[in-house]
Amino acid sequence: MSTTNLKQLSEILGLSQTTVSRALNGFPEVSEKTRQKVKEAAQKHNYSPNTRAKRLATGRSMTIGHLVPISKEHEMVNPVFADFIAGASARYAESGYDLLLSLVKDQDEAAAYRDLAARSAVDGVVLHAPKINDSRIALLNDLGLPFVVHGRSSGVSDIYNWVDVNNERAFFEATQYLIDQGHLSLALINGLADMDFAMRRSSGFQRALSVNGIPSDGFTISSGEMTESYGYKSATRFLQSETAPTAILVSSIIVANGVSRAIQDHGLTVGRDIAVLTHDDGLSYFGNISDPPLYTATRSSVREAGRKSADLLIHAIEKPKSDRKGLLLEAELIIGRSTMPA
Amino acid sequence: MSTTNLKQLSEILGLSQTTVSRALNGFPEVSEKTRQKVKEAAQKHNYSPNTRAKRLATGRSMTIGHLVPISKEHEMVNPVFADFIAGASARYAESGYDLLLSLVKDQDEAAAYRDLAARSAVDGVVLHAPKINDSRIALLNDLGLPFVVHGRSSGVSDIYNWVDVNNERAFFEATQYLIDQGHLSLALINGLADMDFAMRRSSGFQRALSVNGIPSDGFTISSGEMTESYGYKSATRFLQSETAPTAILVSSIIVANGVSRAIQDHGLTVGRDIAVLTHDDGLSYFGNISDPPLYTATRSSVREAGRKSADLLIHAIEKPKSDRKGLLLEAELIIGRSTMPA
DNA sequence: TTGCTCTTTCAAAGCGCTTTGGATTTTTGT
DNA sequence: ACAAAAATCCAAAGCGCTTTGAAAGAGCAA
Repeated sequence: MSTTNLKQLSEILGLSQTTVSRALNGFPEVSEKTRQKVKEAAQKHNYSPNTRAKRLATGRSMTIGHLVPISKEHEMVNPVFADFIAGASARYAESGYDLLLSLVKDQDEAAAYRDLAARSAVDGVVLHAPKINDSRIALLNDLGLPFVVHGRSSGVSDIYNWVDVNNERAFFEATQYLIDQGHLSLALINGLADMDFAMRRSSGFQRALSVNGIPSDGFTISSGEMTESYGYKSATRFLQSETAPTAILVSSIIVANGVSRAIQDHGLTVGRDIAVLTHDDGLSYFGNISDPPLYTATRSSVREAGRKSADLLIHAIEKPKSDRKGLLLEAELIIGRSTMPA
Repeated sequence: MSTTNLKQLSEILGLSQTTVSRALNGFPEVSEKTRQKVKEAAQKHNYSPNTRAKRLATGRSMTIGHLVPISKEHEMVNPVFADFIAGASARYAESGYDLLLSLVKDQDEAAAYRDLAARSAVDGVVLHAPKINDSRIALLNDLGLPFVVHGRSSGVSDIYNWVDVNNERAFFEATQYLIDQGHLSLALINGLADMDFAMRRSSGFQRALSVNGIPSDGFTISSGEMTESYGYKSATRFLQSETAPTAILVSSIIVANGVSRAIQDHGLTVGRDIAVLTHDDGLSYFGNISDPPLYTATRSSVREAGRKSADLLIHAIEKPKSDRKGLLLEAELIIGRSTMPA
C-alpha cells in the first residue's frame, strides 16, 4: 500500500517526469506505444497523482462547495438537501470533482463563503435555499466564485445560473385541480415566508383562486419550517377554525404526514372528508410510490435538479466566459388517493 | 476582492516570508510586536493562505472524508446521515478541517476508499453503516487511513475506533418495558438483516423475550430498508396474520410513521389498540418532540454521535500513536402516547 | 571596548505535480 | 541523398506555502 510518486515512476520507466505526466494526462505529443507502457506501469505500481500537488500545480481545487443552511433555532437539516446532493455528487464524481460540504447557520454563511474564496478552497459553489432578495447572490458575484442557485431569488437584479422548479405553475395547476373538483375553501401550508420557492407557490395558489373568483375569506395560508409537527399544528388550527377548508395544499410530504395525522386525530379521513395535495420532491425514503400513490402531488425530482445543477456549474467553471443560464423544470401533477371531489 | 499572497504581504511589510508565516502561525520565535503588525496587515490586505499550497507544503489534506452508502436498488440516502454529518461538520470546522462527501453505491465503495488513499485526498474517513463482518474495516487498516466507525462490526477482529449506541441494551429494555405492560405477542420491524445495528437490536429483543419466557411463536421479526412504505407493508402483514401482535417495535421514526398509517388503515388506534415503540435518532425534522411525545421511543441523538465521532477521528489523526477507542452511548427510554398496558 | 548568549530575522530548499521552451530523433518530400 | 517537417522527449521553472539552517541584532558582563 505504499505510494509511488511521479518521480519514482519516471525513474522506473527510464523516462522524464514530463513524458510520464503527459502520457497519463492524454497529451497528443506522446506516442501511443509509450503511453501504453506508462499506463501499465502506473497501474502496476499503483500510482495516482497526489491530489495536493496536482491542485497546487494546476491552480484548480477540483472541488465544489455546498453550504447547507441549518436553521438557527431548530438546528435542522432538511432531508431534501441530501437527495439533491446525491444527484450532484454523481456528476461531480464523473467529472473528477470532489464535494466539500459544510453545514452552516444562517448568520455564518456569508463568512463561510468569503473564507472559501479567500482560501481558494473550491472552484465553485451551489447556493441552497434562496430567499427572496437573497444577498448571497451579489456576494458570490463579488467574490468571483462560479456558482449555481438551486432555486431563484426574486428581486435580485444580478444575473446568475439557476435550476428551479416551476413552483408558481405547479401550485397554480394543483389549486386549479382542486377547484375543478369542487373545492371552494382551501388552505395552503407553506414553507417559511421569506423563502423564494414558498413565495412562488403561494403566488400560484392565489392566482388560481383569483382566476376562479374565490374571495379572500375562502382560503388561508400558513408559513413555517417544514417539519412533521408543523404540518400537524397548522392543520389542527385550520380544522378547528370556523371556516375549515375542504382541501389543503402542503409544501412537502413530511409536512403532509403531519397534516394527515391531524386530520385523523380529528376523526376525519384523508381523501374522503378532506383533500390533501402535497408537493413531492421524489425523496424515495418517504415513499408516495405506491400505485396509485398515497398523495395527490406535484412531483419533481430534487435529485434530478441536483444532477442538472452540477452539470450547469461544471460548465460554468470550465467555460468561464459562457453566459449564465437558467433551467426551469416542470413538476408533474400526480393523482393519488388523498383527494376527491368536494 | 483580489487575493494577496504571502510573498506580496511580506514585501508590503518589508519582512521575509518566513517571518510572516511564523507570525501568522503563532511560532514563538517572532516578537509580539511584529506578530501584531503582521496580523493587522494580513487583515487589512485580506490575506488567507492558499489552501492548496498549504496542503502541499504541510503534507496534510486537512480534509475528512465521508462515504455515504446509497442502496443500489432504491438509490436512497438515509436522512440519519445528514444529522450525523451536521454534528461532525461543526467539529471539523472548529478544528480547521474540511469535509469531503461522496455518495457511493455499495459496490463502488471499496474502490472509492482506495482512490482517496492513493490520491492522498483526505487525512481520515468516517465509516458509515457497518455491516456484520464488514470488510471495509480491514481495508482501511490496510490502507493506513485513520478512521472511525459509526457503529461497530461484529465478527471483525481488527481493532478500530468506533462510536455506537448500545442497541442491544436499548432494545432489550424497550422490549422488557412492553412485556411489563403485559404484552405477550410482539413484533420487531427491523433494519436490513446484515446491518450490525439491526442484529444487535434483534438480539436485545430476543434476549428480553427469552428472559421472560415468551416462546418463539409469540413474536415475529421483519427486516428491510427503513422507509415509510416498508413500515406500512410490514405492519400490514403483521396485522393480517392470525397471531397479530399487540405491540410493535420499530427501527426508526420514519418507519414508525408507516406503521401508524397501516394501523389506522386497519381501523385500529396506535396507543390504544396496539402499542408502537420506535427508535428515535433525534432528527428534529420528524418530530416526536411534543410533550409527552407521540411515540414511546429509545432515543439517542445521532447528531451527538456525529460530534463524538469527529472528536475521536481528529484525535486519531493528530495523535497517530494513540490507542484506538470505542465509545458506547446509552439510549434513553422515553415514554410517549403510542404505548399502553395490554 | 570585546566576547558571549538570546532574540529576531532571513535565504533557500523542499512538497509533487504541470507546463514551457528547447533539444533530439524520426519521418517525409524531392 | 539532404533539408525541412513532424514526432518524441527532456531539463528546469514554477504553483504558494512551510521549515531548515544560518546570519544578524540586541543585551549584558567583564
